[in-house]
Amino acid sequence: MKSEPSEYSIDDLKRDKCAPWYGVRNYLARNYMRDKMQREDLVLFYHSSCPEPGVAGIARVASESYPDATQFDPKSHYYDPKATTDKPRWMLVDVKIEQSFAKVISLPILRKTKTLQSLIILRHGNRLSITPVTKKEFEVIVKLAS
DNA sequence: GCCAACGTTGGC
DNA sequence: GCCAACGTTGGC
Repeated sequence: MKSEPSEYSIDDLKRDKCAPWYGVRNYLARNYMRDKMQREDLVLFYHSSCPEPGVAGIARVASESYPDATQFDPKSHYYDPKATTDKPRWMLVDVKIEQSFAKVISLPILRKTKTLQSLIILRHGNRLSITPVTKKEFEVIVKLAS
């Protein structure tokens, strides 16, 4: 799951322990949260649009999916006038902190690692903020962090 | 700030 | 349903 650290970083999650992953406004990314992610699933927390993009740590899915409250809030940057409480458009899950890496596994490191070439996030032009990772990819990244 | 690569919107 | 225009993302 990608986040801009200036918006919400792994240190913020460390402080909050658990937080709703609000603000996703892309249908594919939403569908992953709504249909694929399950409580206790492990998540790689990726810092994007920052001096050192890369995997910053591990989180864990901490809830079933439920409507993103910011879609109903006219004052929110993420307000969606077409969403109603009867027919919410945007769903999210809560995530809780698992582990903050001592050092960010940077994008160049990810690119250099042969066993990670299959990572969706490395594909040219990929902009999706939530993408699935295989067990193998996950383990390789965790190993890089140790 | 630039730009490639998408996703979304809206006219037809 | 097509497609051009526009907006957004995110690395550099």
